[in-house]
Amino acid sequence: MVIGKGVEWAAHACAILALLPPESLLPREALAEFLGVPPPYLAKQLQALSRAGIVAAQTGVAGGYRLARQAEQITLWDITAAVEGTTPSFRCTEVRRNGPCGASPAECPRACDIAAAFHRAEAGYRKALATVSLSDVVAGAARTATTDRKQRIKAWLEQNAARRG
Amino acid sequence: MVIGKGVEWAAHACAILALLPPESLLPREALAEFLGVPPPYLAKQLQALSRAGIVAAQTGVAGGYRLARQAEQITLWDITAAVEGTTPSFRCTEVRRNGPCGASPAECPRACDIAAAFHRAEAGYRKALATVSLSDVVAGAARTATTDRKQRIKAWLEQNAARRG
DNA sequence: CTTATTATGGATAAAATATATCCGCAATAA
DNA sequence: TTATTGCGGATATATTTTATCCATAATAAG
Repeated sequence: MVIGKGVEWAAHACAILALLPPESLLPREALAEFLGVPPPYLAKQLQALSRAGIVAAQTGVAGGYRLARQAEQITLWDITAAVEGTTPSFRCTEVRRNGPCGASPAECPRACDIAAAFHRAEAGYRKALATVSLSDVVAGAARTATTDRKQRIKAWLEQNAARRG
Repeated sequence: MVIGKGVEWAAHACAILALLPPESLLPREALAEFLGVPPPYLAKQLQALSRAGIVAAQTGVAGGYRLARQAEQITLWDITAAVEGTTPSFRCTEVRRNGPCGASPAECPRACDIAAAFHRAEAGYRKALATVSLSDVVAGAARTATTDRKQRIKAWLEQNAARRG
């Protein structure tokens, strides 16, 4: 069971956007440089976040990305769902129906107990991610980072962010 | 995020082995036929289950597989871990360390809050699976299945199981 | 002891998915 | 009007999953 790297990148990208002063935008090139990830691939995740209404994009000269709503209102599950989709990780192929003793469709009104258990477990997983907001992440990072690093990040953001017209 | 089909197959295979009378063995060919899945690939999962000590294998003429311990003592997490491994689904690539404001190793003594949140969520996922035993699954299936189907399965097992020498 | 049967482990092939890149188009500010 | 920036689609590459095969070891039965 593997989560795509895009989720990690998207989460970190959102965490950076959360540091941005309001009314400011950060272009994807700058974002990719900051994160040290391949720009065109990050673009994919940003588009997904944009479609999901998590970030807002502005085209044009001084364009870029910003959070579409407050950091408190964005959870890690929102980001994961936007980038990875919401298809269940456990794919039930209805093994019950196969083979010499296969059950008829009528005998399978609901998911078997195996599939049900995996689905319950995944529901919990999603719920756990949904309890962590972007503001939690940012607060945690602020607590951990050295003053020096925070300063450097702030300076870099001021250098690379564009003001929204 | 996707779980391999092997987990589903392995779980159903174990559920069948749990129905087997004690001192009986079921060869993999029969198991694959019963489940309606490709025999050589199922063999892979059975080997993994065998290495993990979940099923016991016996080579030779009247050989085959049986559960290595009681169904109460085998959980869906045991099976998943045996087949898929225990590598965390969230792969932290330490994005913090990248780019113009990258943190030094010394500034990253522990996992960032994003990685930590995903790891917590996954720990819950595993725990949820660990609360479901094979005997729960078998009991659930027994409750759902028609008497006719249960009869057919019993007959088929008697037909295809070998007695252990 | 010989033979038939069955699991093991490694090598390999095919298919699917994740990762990465590119380009033409639309939108927008200056 | 022009330069910049995101959007969406098409495409290439790498990795993983899925599937198969074979030589070997183990074992029961004749």
